[in-house]
Parts: sequence; structure tokens; C-alpha cells
Amino acid sequence: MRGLDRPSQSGEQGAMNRKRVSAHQPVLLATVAAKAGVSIATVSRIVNGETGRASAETIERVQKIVGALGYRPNHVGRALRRRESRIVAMLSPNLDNPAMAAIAASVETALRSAGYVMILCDTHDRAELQDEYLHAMRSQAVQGYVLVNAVQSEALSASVARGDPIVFVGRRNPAGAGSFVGIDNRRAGADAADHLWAQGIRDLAVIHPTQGSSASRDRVDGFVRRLKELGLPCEAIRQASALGLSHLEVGYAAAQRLIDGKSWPGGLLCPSDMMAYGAYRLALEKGIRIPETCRIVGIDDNALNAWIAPWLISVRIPYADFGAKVVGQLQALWAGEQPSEQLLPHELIVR
Amino acid sequence: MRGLDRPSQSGEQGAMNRKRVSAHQPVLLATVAAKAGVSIATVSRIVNGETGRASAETIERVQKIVGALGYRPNHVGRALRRRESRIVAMLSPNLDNPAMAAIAASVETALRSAGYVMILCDTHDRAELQDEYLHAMRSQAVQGYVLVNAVQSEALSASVARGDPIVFVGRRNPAGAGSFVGIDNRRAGADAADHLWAQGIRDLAVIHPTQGSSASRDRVDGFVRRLKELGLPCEAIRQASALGLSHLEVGYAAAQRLIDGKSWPGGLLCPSDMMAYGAYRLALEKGIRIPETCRIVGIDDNALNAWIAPWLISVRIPYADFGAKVVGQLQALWAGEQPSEQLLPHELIVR
DNA sequence: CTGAAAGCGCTTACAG
DNA sequence: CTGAAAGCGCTTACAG
Repeated sequence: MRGLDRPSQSGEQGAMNRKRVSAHQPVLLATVAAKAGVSIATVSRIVNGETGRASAETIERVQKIVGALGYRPNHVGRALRRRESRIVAMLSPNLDNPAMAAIAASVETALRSAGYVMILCDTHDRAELQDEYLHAMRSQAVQGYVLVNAVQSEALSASVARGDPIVFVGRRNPAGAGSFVGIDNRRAGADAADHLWAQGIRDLAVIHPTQGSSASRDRVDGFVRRLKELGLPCEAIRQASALGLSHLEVGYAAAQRLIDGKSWPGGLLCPSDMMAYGAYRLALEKGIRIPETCRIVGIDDNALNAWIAPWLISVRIPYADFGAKVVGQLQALWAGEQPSEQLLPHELIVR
Repeated sequence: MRGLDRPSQSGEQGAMNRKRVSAHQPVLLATVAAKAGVSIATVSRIVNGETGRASAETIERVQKIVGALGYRPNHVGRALRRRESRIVAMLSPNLDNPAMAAIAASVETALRSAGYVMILCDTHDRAELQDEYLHAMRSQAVQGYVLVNAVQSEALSASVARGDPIVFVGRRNPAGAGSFVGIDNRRAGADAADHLWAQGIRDLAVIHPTQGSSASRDRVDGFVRRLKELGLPCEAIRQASALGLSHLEVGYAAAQRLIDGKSWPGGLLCPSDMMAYGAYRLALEKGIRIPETCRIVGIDDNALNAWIAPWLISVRIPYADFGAKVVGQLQALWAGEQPSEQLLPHELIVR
């Protein structure tokens, strides 16, 4: 229909404007209604499974036509009318990180089961991009937000203030309270400490990003505190940090500083697997044997570790279970409940 | 506004129904218009940058109010009216595969730059799920589809027949022609052959999924043909395959069959890095030294290889460049152009 | 059991 | 330079 009823006043340009008019006109509620000889209201009700509001014959006839024509309700119209888009936005800092990809996959699956679709936004860990996306998603009228490792930003504060349904994953709301799904980061660090200690390793070190998130800090903190409890003074634990966007590079550079003019430690905590990979590369370059010379402990336990990084001890985070929890939190928020935190169990994996 | 003008007839249940009425009423075109004392038509034009259709004073006044109120056009209303959702659906078989994650990230970035948002659907490589998503996305009135490693399915055929704008990535349309972004898989296989041959390795093998995609087949084919050209008869190339959804497992199991009762080959082509990881794990278990005993060549060259898989030779596929090409193809389709194929250059990486 | 009508938030000819 | 009105595809009280 579109454009066909518009008189073509530019006769000589007709040939140029002649696009493939292959676009089937869409099947609308009205199309079905006309074919069935009923009102669109009736078709709408039947399509929405509202039974008992139409005669059995009508229902059957309409359903047959719906099937034959392949009618699918247009969610744009529905969303406008019902005021629910059934879209959720997920903002993730970086899909190249297997942990983030695992979260995205898990959340996507859970949302789909619950009847929602997920718009994925890669913020590249940059506050401006996070803001841009937050604005764009508001325009999309998304019903909720899943913020993985969110950073502090203006639009985030505004969104929180507005009371938008947000679930924070991995990192807590950088500016206040809010629903959260993650692990007990301090305990994860402490578990790493316990393991290395139990191995009899006393020459310990930890690296971290210079401007680490609360998650990183908590992991390092838990590690250091636990060692202190075990009798190792803070000064005895070597620490190094490095700036950088990528944890791979942070791991490499921080490890470099750590060993600058000194020997490799016997045990090294890296608060993410990516940092562990970075440190590993440096070890390879320096001819250090891992794990014989140095036990590296990461956190995440990416699925690939079992296949190609058997040298890595890592705290497994059950990312596959995050999706269901996240969706649960969203539904709680939609139901008007207060935000809450959900900590999932982690497990140290030694290969 | 919602619900507030509805007379509360259940006085005694009032307390139970009293939800947090914290939901701010949204800022609409009408809100801005009322505040500015103009019609919504005028506000709409100004918001859409239609200059020269309103006096300078009006424009300034309206823009000020828009800013103060933080008005953002609701894309649901806009989509319904303009008949364009500015949403594109990406169907990917498995985000856990770093190659798929890289494609998703690249496409997402390119779409965003072009003013679109991406709904991500993880099909888990299952035809039924692909169909379910294809239907759901039609309901969402998405403007285009990006199908990564698509499998044959009913809804896909229907979508193609309908003329929906689809770009196939990695794997071609399993049932016919269509826009495509990928690499020259035969050449990639041939390049692997050339490299191993040049190393003087003659004891060669290749593994692959039993029901491989056209991409896998072409890679293996290119490898075998090139070796034949070089003088190695087909019979001299050991081959093994295995069933399985995950390429990791396929790699492991196929390698197992390959060496069943025999020695490890000196060179092994794995048509994906994931399969190479699988084969590597078996090698580790068997105490085979990689790469000293056996050179493994993968295809993809995942970003992590440089950090933790220096033993892996791999054909680098420029996934980071896929996004721009995919969006270009989509725009071509939207402009009414015929589908076309775009092959990007690959490069064998030897570490 | 069914339909006419209002309205969700926007855009856009059309008229002035 | 500006606004009234139609309409995008749906859902849902309301009336019969």
C-alpha cells in the first residue's frame, strides 16, 4: 500500500525510482479480520488466547486463517498500546572477555525464557558510551537494564534517581545501592590465599588494575587479609598494579613491575583470568615455568581454561547461573519490591 | 497518570495495592508542547532538527525546555509511525565461542554507529531455536537480520522467500543465495597446507566435525587439494571426524580417533581454533609436546591465542572488520540492491 | 458472543 | 511560521 496511492508526478524519473516492489505487504490484524469476516477486536482476543469470548466456530476459523497467513502480532503496536516493550537492555563493558560473553549468553537465555528480548550494548568500559547507551535505551522504552561492571556516569545517576529497574552484575552500583548479582569477592580472594598457603607457598604476590573496580579491590583485600590472619604480614606480600583498559595488558604490565629486578613469586593472585593470561605471557617470555615455578591463581575460571590453560588455578564463578538470578531480580523490581543483593557460590578449581 | 484516574472501588484493599508510586510520569511530546505553549507538531519538528520551520525564538524556547525536562522521543511511537524500528536482530550460534563473540561485538559497534540497536539471540546452533527467534524477531518488526553460521530451517526459508533483509556471516545461506560476509575458506585451508609443507612436514592430518558446515568443508577441501597439488596424494592425508555440538569436544574426539593406535601426525589442521583447543587437550593428556612434536594449525586466531596459546598457528580472520561490512550489506539491501558476497582477507599467523 | 471506538506516542502531509 | 488532524498496529473497557 505504501506509496502506491501517491500519484507519481515525476513521470520521467519513474524508471529511476522504480525499486523492487517485492516487499510483501505485511499481514495485519485487519488482514485476518477481513478474511475471517470478524472485527479486529475479535481477532486480537483470539490471538491473545482470550478464550470464552468467542464462539468455538469463530475461534477455529480465525486460528486457521492466522496459521495460513502466518500472522504474527506486531510488537511495536502492542508495545505502544500496552506500554511494555518486553525489551531489556544489557550493557556490557567488553564482549571479548569470555566472562562477559558468558554473562551475556546466560542473561539472554533467561530473558528469552521469560518472554523478553535483549538489546546488547558494548560500552567498551567507557563512561560516555555507557551514557549514550543509557539514553538510547530510554528512547527504546526498554523495561529494564542489566549493567555489567557499570562505571559511574551522569546518565546512570539519573536513571537510578528516576527509579528505573536496574540490575547490577559483577560490580555493584558505583554510586549507591541497587539490585546486584555477583559473588562474595572477599571470600574468593581469601580462598585463593588459603589454597596457596596450604601448598606451603609463602613467597606471595598480587597484581591488580591501578584504578580497579570495587570487585577487584575486594578480591585483593580478601587475599591480603586472609594471609595476614594466617600470619603473613602485609609487607611480605608483594603488590603491583598497572593502568590500562584491557585486563590482559594490565596483567602483563603489572607482572612486569612486580618482578622488576626481583625474582618471580612462588604464588600470584590475579583478580581476573584475563590478568592471569597477561602475567602468563610475561612468564613465557621470561622463561619462567608455570606452574612449577609460580602458581598463578585467577578469578572467573573461563570455560577455555580446562582446555588450554591447565596451568591456571582459578576461582570459578557460576556465570551460567547469573541469567536466572538477574531475571529474577528484574521481575522483583517490576513487582515493586526493593532492590536486593544475590551472591552466588564460587569454587576454587585446581587442575 | 496510569491508574490514578481510575476510581478505587476496593477501599479496604487499598493498603495492599499501594505500590511505590515512585514511577515518574514520562516526559512526552505533549509535556514539552504544553510547557512551551506550542503544538506537539512544532515540538516534533524541532526535536527532529527540522530547521527553518519555526521561528528562532520558538526553537530556542522549545530546545531549552527539552533540555530541562530531559525529553527523549519514544521510539515505540516513532517506530509505529515511521514504520522503522531501527532494530536489527543478530542470531548467533554460541557466544561462548570467542570468534562468535568477536563478531557480535564488531557488528554491535557498527550498528550503533549507523544509528541502530542490536537484539542478540543465541540459537545454540539449534534449528528450532533459530526458528523461534526468527518468528519473535519478525514480531519485533526488526529491520534486518544478521545470521551467523545459520543452519537450514523452516522459518529461514520463509524469511528468505519473503525477501527479508538478511546478511549471512561465516556460513552462506544454507539454502540458496544471499548476502554474505566471510573469508575465502578454501584459500585459508590451502594457506595452512602451504605453511606446513614449507616446514618440511609430510606427515599431515586434518580433523573436522562429522556434519560440518560448508565453511568447515571448504577449509578441509582447500587443505587437501593444495597438498595434492604439492604432490601429496589424498590417501596420505589422515582424516578423522567426530560428532558433537561443541567444537572443543569435536576437536578432542576427532583427534582421539585420528591417533587411535597410531602416532601423532607432524602437522594437523583444525578448521577452527576451538577444535584446535580440543586436540591440544588430548595432546597434553597423551604427553605429546606441542608444537615440537606436532604443529597444530587452527582457523580464527582468537585474540587470546597471542596470550595463552603461543603453540597455535592460526589463520587470522579479521572479525573486527566484519561489523562494518555487515552493516554495509544491510544498507545495500535496504536500498533495494541485490545481495552480494564480501570476502575479507585472512592471514596465517605463525608465532 | 461480538464490534465500534478510544487511545498508546509519535510524524507528516495539509491548510492556513 | 504554526497547528489540527489523520494514522501507524495494536488492546481493551464499554456497550449491546
